[in-house]
Amino acid sequence: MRRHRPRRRIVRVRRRVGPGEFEVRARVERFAEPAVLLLLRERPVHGYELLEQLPELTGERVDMGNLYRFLRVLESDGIVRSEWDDQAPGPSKRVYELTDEGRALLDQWASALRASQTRTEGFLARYEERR
Amino acid sequence: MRRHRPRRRIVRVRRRVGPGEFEVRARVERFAEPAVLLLLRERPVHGYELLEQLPELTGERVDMGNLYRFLRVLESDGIVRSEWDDQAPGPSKRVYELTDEGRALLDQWASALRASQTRTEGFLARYEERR
DNA sequence: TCGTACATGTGTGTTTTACATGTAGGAGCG
DNA sequence: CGCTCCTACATGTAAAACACACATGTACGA
Repeated sequence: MRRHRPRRRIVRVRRRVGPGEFEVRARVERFAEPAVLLLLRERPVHGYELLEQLPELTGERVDMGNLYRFLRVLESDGIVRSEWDDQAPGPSKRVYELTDEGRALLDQWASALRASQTRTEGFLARYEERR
Repeated sequence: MRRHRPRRRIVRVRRRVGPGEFEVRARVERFAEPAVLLLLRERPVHGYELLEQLPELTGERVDMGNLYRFLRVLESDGIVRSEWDDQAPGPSKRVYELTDEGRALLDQWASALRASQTRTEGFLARYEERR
């Protein structure tokens, strides 16, 4: 059952915008995960709030659908834990908080990101070497 | 026509290796592209040689199949240009060199990678802020 | 009552990555 | 020669990650 019509899209890491002109996005794979974990470590937050705060960390908008789906996966993996908040005004919110496992995972991400920084630094140094 | 039997695989960015223990790989999306371009800027190289030299830049082995496929895409996009070398001993090699467009693309990658460095630095600073 | 903001989701196509396999030439050895 | 190993290039394909479209409902103010 097809509900959606196919669309023309341009979703690429690299994209030619003119002769000898390219638009390149260098992004860390799955960067949304550590970003979410970091925000949650600071305080419990619900999905919609994450959606608003994430771009500050990631540099670009995060896909809404994937974020909500992703949070459920994190919960089923024991990384976060959630409960409904019906008290606050407006629609009910599912508020997430980090588990101990989540904190450990964040630490792993941090060290992996540092390693990635070192590699990229090496790349850039070699790039500058003989431009 | 299915030629390969399906296999159980665990290929993930995040992987639990124990209670509270995770293995995380933080990698820049499509990092192989700038790495190839950088090596090619230094001198013309053939695929198999790239395969050996890339890990030094990327920090991990690069998939062979994807690399060869990827080089053909780069060529059809005008980023690199290749010709066969039958002179050297051993099997013929397809030797690649960068085009001007390729050089421009490399420059774009470098600046995108710097931007990514800045974002990740911001993340890590915020992470350290209140550990 | 209609529009808009908040809030949480599902459906599905596209791109990227991981892994398996195919083909072929040359080198060394019994 | 027959055999195996290494070099070199390439294709097949499934899973993972990502992008985009759409569904559903609350609440509030014009």
